[in-house]
Amino acid sequence: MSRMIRRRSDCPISFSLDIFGDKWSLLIIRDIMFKGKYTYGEFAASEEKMATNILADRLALLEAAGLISRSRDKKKKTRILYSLTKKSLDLLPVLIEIIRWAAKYDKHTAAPKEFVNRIRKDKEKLIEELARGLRAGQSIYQDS
Amino acid sequence: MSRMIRRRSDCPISFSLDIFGDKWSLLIIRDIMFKGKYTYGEFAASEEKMATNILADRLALLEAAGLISRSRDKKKKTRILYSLTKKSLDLLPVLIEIIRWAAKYDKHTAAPKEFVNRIRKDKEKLIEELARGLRAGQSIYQDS
DNA sequence: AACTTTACTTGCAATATGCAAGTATTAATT
DNA sequence: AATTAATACTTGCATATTGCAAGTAAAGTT
Repeated sequence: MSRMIRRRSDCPISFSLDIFGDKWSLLIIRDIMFKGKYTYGEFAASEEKMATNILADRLALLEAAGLISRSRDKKKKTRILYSLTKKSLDLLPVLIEIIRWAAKYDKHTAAPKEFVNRIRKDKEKLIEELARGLRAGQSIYQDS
Repeated sequence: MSRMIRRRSDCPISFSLDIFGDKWSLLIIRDIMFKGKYTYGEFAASEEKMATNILADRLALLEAAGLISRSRDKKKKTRILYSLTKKSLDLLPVLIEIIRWAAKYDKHTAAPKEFVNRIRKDKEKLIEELARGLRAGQSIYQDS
């Protein structure tokens, strides 16, 4: 079973870290948001290679925190589909700023130059546009 | 001794989590950036109460990652001063977006309303202004 | 009926965390 | 000069989390 979240303080940074302050949770959000992945198998196959027990644990925690929702595929009933919620869609600006930061400081970054340039040049419009797409159920396909 | 960082992939999100993907590192950055703290003792006294061995470990990791720098106090030579680097100052937009997100979703958030409103209304200007202050060695004093 | 696909669960060793107490260095006090 | 205080860590040990490899369960396919 998955551990409980312990609320450490009312600080907004602390609150956020209580939820996604680990090495894996945001990668799941990334996979759905930027890579169009939505199944357990696809998450498990990501290049960071998370162990399946950890994956199951994080999916349960993220669901409990209201960041993802589970649904069963209508056609293939053995398949579970994970999707983002409003709460996690609202993390888009956080992820965009993280991408910008990493692109600046990681010389081997896989963040596409064109995308990073768009962040720098008109972030507001970019986020608005991406958010619209995400709400419509698309995801932001990226090489990274 | 502090563990090594293992690079899991070239993804910018993964790169960032490799550095600060845990429950404590960003709280140290927060303490310096938003609360004007700069000593080991002050970090240890934060309300989230991090264990001192973990604190020492994280300070070493953050220093190794280039996010903080250590210096000895000229006057009290027993005192070590931790400060932010350009690399961690550039995390300001990330932290600002995290604060905005948490303020939206945590009903008991301690994030000051006025501050969150400023984020919403003119984030760019706010960040610019805060960044200028931070570069000048001030910190952003907040109740949270 | 056997095989495959998909989503997990389990057992166990290795690692990290949390807690309480201890050490080391310099500064201040008596 | 000796004692106490302040500050930054370190250490030992119990508990919790992670990582790895293998196993189970339910539905779908052949």
